[in-house]
Amino acid sequence: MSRWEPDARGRLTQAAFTLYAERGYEQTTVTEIAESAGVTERTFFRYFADKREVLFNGSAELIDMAVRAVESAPAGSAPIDLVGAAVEAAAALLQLRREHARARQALIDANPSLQERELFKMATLSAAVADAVAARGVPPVAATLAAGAGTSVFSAAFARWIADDETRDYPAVVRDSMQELRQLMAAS
Amino acid sequence: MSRWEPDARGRLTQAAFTLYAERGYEQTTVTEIAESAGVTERTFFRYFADKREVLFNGSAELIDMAVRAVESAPAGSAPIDLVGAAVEAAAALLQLRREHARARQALIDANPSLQERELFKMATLSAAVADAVAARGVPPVAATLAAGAGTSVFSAAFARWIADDETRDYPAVVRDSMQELRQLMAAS
DNA sequence: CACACTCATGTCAGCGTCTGACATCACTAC
DNA sequence: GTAGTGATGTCAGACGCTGACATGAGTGTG
Repeated sequence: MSRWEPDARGRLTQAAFTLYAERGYEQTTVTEIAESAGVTERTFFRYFADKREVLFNGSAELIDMAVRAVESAPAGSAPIDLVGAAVEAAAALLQLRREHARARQALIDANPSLQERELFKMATLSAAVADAVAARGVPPVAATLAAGAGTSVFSAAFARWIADDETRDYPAVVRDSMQELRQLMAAS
Repeated sequence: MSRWEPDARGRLTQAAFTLYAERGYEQTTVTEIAESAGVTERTFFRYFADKREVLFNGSAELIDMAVRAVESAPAGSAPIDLVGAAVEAAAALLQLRREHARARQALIDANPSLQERELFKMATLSAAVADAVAARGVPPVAATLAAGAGTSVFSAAFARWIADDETRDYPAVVRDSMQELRQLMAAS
């Protein structure tokens, strides 16, 4: 805490999004982002572990949301409902900034190395949800299976929600998709 | 097709596995791998897109296995059973070389960037299975949801199978895990 | 047999990511 | 004021990865 200009981290994030959108992720160098934010390349790497990470700032909050939803779910909830609450809460958070989410996703979809990072974040989310579910007394294996299925639904629903021309309710899409998967797994 | 020594690609793969195991993935440079295989660094990059890819040679065959299983499943199979057949076939393939799979997984577990690549391969598998399932008449959304859940189970089951001291039947672990998820999703 | 062709590989130069070590400079606390 | 703390700059360098071009063995064709 001290007294420079408006915070460097925010300026770097802003600069990165703008430049990535303008010329594409690969065509933008870290040095350019740093210059555009008025700092040096070295400073960029003090705020972000790597060039990709700047696009994944929100993931910690997303996980927090999901975990808290599990913790505050009604006593006696079934494991799958704990997971459902988690991913719906995460969906509600993303929904607050749909256009931002859409633009960001377009960048990710255009670059495999960004997709890898995104998948890693989703795996982290899944593991966090599994832990939270297990903390509520569900056996670890069951918690892992349920969390895996839930985050998988979360991702598929995200793609549908983002691709849709009209804005639908993302948590509702998640809920519907979860229900559809339930029916699929019950059949046969 | 021509006539050098035993193929360079194989020697590179072998050298990479050995060196990664000896000193760890990050502590090994591509140049060292190349030297150890009797070629230059440039040649390494002619066979593998990057330093990580050398650890993911088998993924194409794995996907082939899964897709073929979907294609050859009995007519009228439920979507979830198509997916089940796919991941059990993939499991059967990995089972042929359990110790290799275990050693390889130890490397991956020790390095986040390798985990990212693995997640990407799993996503590729999931998408391929979804396509194959959709090609059998299942609506795309349902195919995606089922494939996502199935590959998620496949991964969780893999971790259990690898962690276990005694060797169990991997396809059976997959089948059991799938069944357990079904029950979890039916509850409540 | 000479020639052209292909294809794996080597050589070389260079860009960009990321890191460690150390200096600087403002602001804070005592 | 003097020492400490924390954000930043500067510098040097390792390493991953790529494009361009050269080489040299093997293959075919006239």
